[in-house]
Amino acid sequence: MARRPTIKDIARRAGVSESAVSFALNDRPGVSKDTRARIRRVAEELGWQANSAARALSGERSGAVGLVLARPAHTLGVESFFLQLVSGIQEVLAAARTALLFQVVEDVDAECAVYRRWWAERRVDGVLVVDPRTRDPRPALLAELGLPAVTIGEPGPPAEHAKGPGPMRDPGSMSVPAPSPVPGSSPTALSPAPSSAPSSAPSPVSSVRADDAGAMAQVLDHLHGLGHRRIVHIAGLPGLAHTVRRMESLRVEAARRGLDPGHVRSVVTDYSDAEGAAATRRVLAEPQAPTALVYDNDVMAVAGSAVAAELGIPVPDRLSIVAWDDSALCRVTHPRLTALVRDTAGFGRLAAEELLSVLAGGPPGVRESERPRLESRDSTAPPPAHTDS
Amino acid sequence: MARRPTIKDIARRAGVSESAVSFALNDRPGVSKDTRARIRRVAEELGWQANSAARALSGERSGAVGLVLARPAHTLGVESFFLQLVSGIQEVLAAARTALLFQVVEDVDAECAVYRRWWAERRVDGVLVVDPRTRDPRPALLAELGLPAVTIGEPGPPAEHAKGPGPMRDPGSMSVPAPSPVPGSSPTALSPAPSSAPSSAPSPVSSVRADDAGAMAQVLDHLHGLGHRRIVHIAGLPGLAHTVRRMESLRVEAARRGLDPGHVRSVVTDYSDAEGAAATRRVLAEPQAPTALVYDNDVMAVAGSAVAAELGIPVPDRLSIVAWDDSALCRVTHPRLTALVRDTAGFGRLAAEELLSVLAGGPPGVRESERPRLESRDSTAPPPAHTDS
DNA sequence: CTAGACCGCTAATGCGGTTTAGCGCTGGCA
DNA sequence: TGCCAGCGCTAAACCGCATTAGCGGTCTAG
Repeated sequence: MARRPTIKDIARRAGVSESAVSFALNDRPGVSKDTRARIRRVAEELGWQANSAARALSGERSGAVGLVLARPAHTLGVESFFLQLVSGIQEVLAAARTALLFQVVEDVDAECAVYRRWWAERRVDGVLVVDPRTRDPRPALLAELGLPAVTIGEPGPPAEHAKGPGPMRDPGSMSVPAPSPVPGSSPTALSPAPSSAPSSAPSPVSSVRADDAGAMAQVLDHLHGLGHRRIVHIAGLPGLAHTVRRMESLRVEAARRGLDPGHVRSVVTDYSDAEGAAATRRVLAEPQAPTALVYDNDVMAVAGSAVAAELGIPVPDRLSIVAWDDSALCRVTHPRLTALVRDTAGFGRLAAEELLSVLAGGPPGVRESERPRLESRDSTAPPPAHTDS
Repeated sequence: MARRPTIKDIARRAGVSESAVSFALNDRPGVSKDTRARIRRVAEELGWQANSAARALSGERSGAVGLVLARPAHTLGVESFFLQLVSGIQEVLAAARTALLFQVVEDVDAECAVYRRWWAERRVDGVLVVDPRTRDPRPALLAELGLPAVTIGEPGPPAEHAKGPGPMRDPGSMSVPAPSPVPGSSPTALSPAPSSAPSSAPSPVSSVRADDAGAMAQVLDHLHGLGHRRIVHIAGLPGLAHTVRRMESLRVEAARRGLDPGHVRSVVTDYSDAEGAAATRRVLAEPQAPTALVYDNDVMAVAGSAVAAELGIPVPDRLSIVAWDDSALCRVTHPRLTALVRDTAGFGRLAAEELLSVLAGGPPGVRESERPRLESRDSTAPPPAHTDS
């Protein structure tokens, strides 16, 4: 069991002072070129790596960032989303020699407690915040603590999205959804009151946004183009910001196409296969059942597909199904599900880059992820002819 | 942005020295009862938490453990296994105020590099090692570094398992599979050469074991009891220790029941839905196709089920399917899949407890997880009558 | 020719804890 | 009465690194 070398060992072997070693290894001025080279070589020989605790103690940098996942245990199921996301995040962090602290907790309160603890213990330099919510207590807390953060998956631009370019920076904007009114959508019973944090001070929280509105428009283009006029969106948790945004977008897109708001609507679930199946059963039993279902995740889509099979409703002949988020799941079921494909790992990379940039002193900013792409497979087709619009 | 209080602040407010504060807050003797109480109260008021870097620097404890997941990006798919495992791990770690460093890398070499770095940087006090392999370089490395470790998912007792009790400790044994010969199984072309690390020195590596042999026996009990005589095991990665163990167990159990080794066998895959589907297609096209398939994970089982549907082979009437590891997946497909249910979170808890125990100075040990339970659903039934045994 | 800037380096200090040595005091015992 | 043990506490050293002040020497500008 080898003893770990310190700069003192290096200093001794190189015949210089410890400070010289520190300068040399941190690319600081104060040592000549060849002394630097010599010190470097010795450090290499000894296999020296900085003790992260010591560095954190003096340098005020822990070299780690945190990610908390607040999900009730039974909900963290089959989704591939998180591992993909984390995998993308790591790719960027590893290159910057930054560690990732990961924690799974039950709810947002516990999540906030973790942030407080990490902050007090100086464990992390910043955090990545997932699952932005309506009335989200986290940005305020993080701002109060002065803990740099990047929120991941903030809803993107409103429904009347510009058909503009993809990734861009917009350093001026805020992490909490700006109170820009969405045309044609008034606050409804479904969506909780908008966040009352219209502060305009430069927030330490930047974000990576997903173009949920654009994606929903795409889905509707597809289904409407096929002839569907009765569409139900089996949404996820109503407390999540992107759920609300998707529901809003559905309304806007339906209105734009003159569709009956009674026939194009959302129902909310908790993302679980159980609720996805139950919701499917419910809407399919209605007198004027929808001819197309849009599911907010892959698990529910598959569950819904199984319900249809069980009820003897052929997909896609009498029912079309779209899954929001692709995964192996969508490809292995029969029929293969039409799905909204996102580059989740890329999303993670973007978030990690933004966080590192903020940690390096850059201005907090907003990055847009690429627009998702609708991959048409075997679960969508024109609605049955005898169905009136 | 609040300043974080230090013990100096506490000392000042409580009118004592910093050392007294340290003693008081760490339950060390050297302070009177009421001084201790006073200090505690002040610390509480100030919301003090120890700076983890400072503590690590003097105490030689970082208060964090690591977990590396070595999976090529495309493989980390839909499995719920890891999030469940991590969730269980966290439950225990959080209670002990220990952080978890998590990293996803491409392969085992990168994993070893991460261990080396963590060790050199003193980032972690110990690590949890998943996916034990045949010829696994990791235990040796960790032993060399002196980094305490617990391997998760080491194969349990050999096929002639005692029907004994569940969890137990066996402090003497090793993390690498002991070279105990499995009766009736000779090294085959399929299984790589057994690990050549029969060292008997007390290793710093303890482990949590899964009773793969017992589980396989159960699966065979079920299928054989239903009348199946041609069974193919669609296994996972052949480099993983538990894959080898399952394949061995299958042979042993087949032999015990006098089944033809040509008709009861394993084929290996990479766990992906694609290879699972391909393997299914291949074995079902053979002249004497199997009447039952056992899949090493849920994703492949679902993929296989879809292939059967596509080929017009009704499940379970003409083909039975068993999934190793249950998840929402197995319950949402149609028909619902018979699956081997494991308490994955409990598995994680066990591992975390073992690691904490080792870190606290306890002897390295081996813990057995509960025997998995076979949950019989709609995908298994007697084989078609006209099939000869 | 000298004052000051700059170079290359060392000594010393601090980060926020833990830990050891040692101090003054009290109490029990010979 | 004197001595020592033990209690409750403080001072100081230390962990491994970063950083600042400062030193002797050379180079340049005035």
